[in-house]
Amino acid sequence: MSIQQNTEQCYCISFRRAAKAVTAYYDRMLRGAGITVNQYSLLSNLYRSAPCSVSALAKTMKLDRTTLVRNIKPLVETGLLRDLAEEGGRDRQLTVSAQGLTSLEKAQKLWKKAQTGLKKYIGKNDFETLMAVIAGLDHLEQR
Amino acid sequence: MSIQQNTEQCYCISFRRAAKAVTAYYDRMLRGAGITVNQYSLLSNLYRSAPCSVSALAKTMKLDRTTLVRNIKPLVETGLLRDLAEEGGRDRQLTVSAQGLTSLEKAQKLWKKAQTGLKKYIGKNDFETLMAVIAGLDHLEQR
DNA sequence: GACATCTTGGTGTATATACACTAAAAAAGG
DNA sequence: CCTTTTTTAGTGTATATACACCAAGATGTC
Repeated sequence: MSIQQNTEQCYCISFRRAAKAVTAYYDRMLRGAGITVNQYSLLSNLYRSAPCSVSALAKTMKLDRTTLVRNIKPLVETGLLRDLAEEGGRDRQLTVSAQGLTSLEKAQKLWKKAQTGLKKYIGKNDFETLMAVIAGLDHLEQR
Repeated sequence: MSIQQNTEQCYCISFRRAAKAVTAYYDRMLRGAGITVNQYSLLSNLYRSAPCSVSALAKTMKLDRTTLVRNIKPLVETGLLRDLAEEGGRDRQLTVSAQGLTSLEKAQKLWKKAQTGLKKYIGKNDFETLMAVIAGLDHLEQR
């Protein structure tokens, strides 16, 4: 029976809301390319290391392997990704398709505008502080 | 055919990763209370405004109403929440149950440690900058 | 070469999130 | 009082995320 009512904001929820807001902003900026920022991230990461297995891409993107399995599925279905692996083999050899490349090109242009826009919105000084701090949060788990 | 390889990091993905890391940190800190930080947020928000409809709570928490419908479900099933509304009525009257209150108490103690810990980890100066900036991102959508 | 272990991919389940849509109750307008 | 509009709740579907677990191919050890 000792719940305090007047507590400060939950910083974790603030972070989640911020990520949500930034994601919505990027998704809106990328709308013309027909892909979301998450899909853009997947495509551009894959482009850099294709042909590539799911596991390898997961390491690159710091995501769980099974998360990627699900995220890749719609991209294969819509033809933006392809798997070059032979039948019967185990490792997949994922690559960006020609169609995927077209989307990626469009998206990259819009993405750059989003990057610049966000930086400008936040302001150069704060932005640098911000990015340095959130990069450091990767190691929060080890504490 | 003009994809640039050496682009900077995607700030949006950085935000998402940060939110993920902070969430994992809070969830770990709250483990002793048996609820996640998301559930803690729901419970404490509800506690402040109970009895309360789903729609009202959604406004408070700045979440989609249908998101809350799903998030509430397991909490009702495990008995942390209850619905005081009469049969046949439309508005729900959600409240934290006695069991929920126990969890909430435990969680609040641990949550405070998490809040302090995060602030300390980031450092007071940067922390204040950070929080001011991410609070301002709410209005990014309108740009 | 046979067996044990590691790697890789995938599914089941769970949480978190939101849009489109439906159902039904409540409020407003006449 | 009846009709229209608004409010409220919920489901279907979709993306994003990850843990537990399974299946099967690859590798290593003896």
